[in-house]
Amino acid sequence: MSKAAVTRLSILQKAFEFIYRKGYQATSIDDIVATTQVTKGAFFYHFRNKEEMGLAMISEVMHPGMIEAMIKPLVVAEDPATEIYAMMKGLLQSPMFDVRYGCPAINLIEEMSPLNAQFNKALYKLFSEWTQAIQHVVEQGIKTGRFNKITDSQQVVYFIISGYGGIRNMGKLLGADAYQIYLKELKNYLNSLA
Amino acid sequence: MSKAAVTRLSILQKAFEFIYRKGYQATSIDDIVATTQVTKGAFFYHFRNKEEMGLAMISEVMHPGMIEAMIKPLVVAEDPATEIYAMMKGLLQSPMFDVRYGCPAINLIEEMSPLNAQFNKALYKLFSEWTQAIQHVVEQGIKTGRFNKITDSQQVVYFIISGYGGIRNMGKLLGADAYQIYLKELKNYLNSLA
DNA sequence: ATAAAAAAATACCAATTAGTATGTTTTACA
DNA sequence: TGTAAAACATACTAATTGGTATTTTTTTAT
Repeated sequence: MSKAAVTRLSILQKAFEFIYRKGYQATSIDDIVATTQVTKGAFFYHFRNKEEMGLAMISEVMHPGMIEAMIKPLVVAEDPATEIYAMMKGLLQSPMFDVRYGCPAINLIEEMSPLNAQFNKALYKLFSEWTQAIQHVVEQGIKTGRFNKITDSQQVVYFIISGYGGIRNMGKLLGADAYQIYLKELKNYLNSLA
Repeated sequence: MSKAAVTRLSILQKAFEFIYRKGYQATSIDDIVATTQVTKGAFFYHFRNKEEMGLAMISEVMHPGMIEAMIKPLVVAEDPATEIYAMMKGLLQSPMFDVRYGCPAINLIEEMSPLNAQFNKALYKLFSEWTQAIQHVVEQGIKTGRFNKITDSQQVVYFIISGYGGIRNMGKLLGADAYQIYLKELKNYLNSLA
């Protein structure tokens, strides 16, 4: 990787850290510059403006991270309920995220998707990939007869994902115990689909 | 109501509108002042600083609104599943909120609870009231035998609330149809508890 | 080794931001 | 009716903000 590419990636990674904790709007270019070995000139050499940097952060940092933490763990296995539960448990217990700050993707959807069409589009793309991955597992479960009570896979998928987004927020107020309590009921719910 | 109280309330109501749409951090005092008949001097007469105004907005505007929309509709009735479902449906279909901007309380928990201990505390208080109101209904359902499959009411309450918070976020990307799909599965879930 | 392009560094700009100091107007009370 | 306090209005401040213009350094290619 060239030195310029290293510079660009370090900007994006530091931007990710700030945006994850304090939000995109409250993260300044000076914040990023002050905590890297980068200058403003270099920043604006790589990115036309702050918005372009934000979109690059979504596609170049958040997206690969999501693939790794939220999609790859979903393989079509014998028992889809166990599959989905394990993915959620792994996500919620991952040391990559801090209970106080929740989930970076969920945070950014909340903050920016109403305010910026490009952000909305980029986050929709991310979100759809995760939705489709879960839907694939759910539909395999229906096919194999393991989920014999499901009549509409999309409802189940939305229900599962909405629970995840919400419990991340609740964790900010209630702490990680809320995750454990949620996971117990998620398990009950998934088992009720069989 | 005195003229000064009217001034104070108009600041808080306009602040609520801005914070609901663009977030607390991105809402400036000048935003509020420019869209009311208030001056900066008046603003700082009523509030020591921006933070104090934000906390007042939570307790004096958000809190009564939440009582009205999220707690009052929950009365202990014959069928708690129908009760909770009707409250959620009413909330999600309320014209008070815009699908693009989600739920003001959920938004503010996401944005500010990690960043400011006073906000965290105020939002925790709001959140606890709603949690307790739902828990009351769920526990009545257990007592009357309507919810005979529930072994832990807190799990169910957290599961329901997390779903709400998450679907509000999903609505920002997917639109109001996502709410309908979610509500269908919520009904299935509530019925599975009986 | 050299020259050109890429990649950065520096200095600066105008607008915005939360907040302050001081003055004026309105309200309340005797 | 007059006075004092409350409630506002105005002007200003220092710091921050996204971004620009220009210069310098580094890298790459010949």
